[in-house]
Amino acid sequence: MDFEKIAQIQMKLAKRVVERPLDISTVKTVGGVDVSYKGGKARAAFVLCSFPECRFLKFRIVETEVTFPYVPTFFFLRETKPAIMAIGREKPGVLLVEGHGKAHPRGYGLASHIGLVLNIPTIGVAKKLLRGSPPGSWVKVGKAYVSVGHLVDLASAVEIVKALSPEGYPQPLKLADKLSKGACYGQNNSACETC
DNA sequence: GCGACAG
DNA sequence: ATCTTGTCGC
Repeated sequence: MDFEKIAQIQMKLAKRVVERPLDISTVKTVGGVDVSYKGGKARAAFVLCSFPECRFLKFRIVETEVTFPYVPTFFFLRETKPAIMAIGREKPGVLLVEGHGKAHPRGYGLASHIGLVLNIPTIGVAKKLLRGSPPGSWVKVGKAYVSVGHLVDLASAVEIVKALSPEGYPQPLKLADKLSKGACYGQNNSACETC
């Protein structure tokens, strides 16, 4: 795999990322996507919730063959496909992605890529900072490092994540994480009642 | 070669 | 992320 080449592509695509305010009052739904691994299989979970109430609306789980190893700063190569398959044709007002957006050495992480590919507002949310992230490209909200994915600006992203993090981490991602790891999601599962 | 950084 | 018990630290 030619990482040099891919790095150049990331830098090129980063220029296409649109950073602008997102009018929160127009956001009616928020999505969250996360991926877990088990025995060579990637299991992606997408959840859709109302905004700002954060009521659980629906979810989708998909399993795919792992096609790429985890390589820091090239994370999007590994999770883009399973994540997009789980999202399906859903068009949330804004999508939270488990991984960085502009808080990336080349300003182009998984969150930015998914936003660009689907042409929807995305926000990068991660638990750890990536070495080499541009100063000022992120803001810590609770335990999460928030950055611009696509079609939002940092202030809007922070406002949205704050509204969804009563426990230090955005609820939609907590739920997507549980579901991707195989949590029971039967009809009376409390985890699905609300985000 | 070592270091080590989203998940 | 995932493998996994108890243990050190704030």
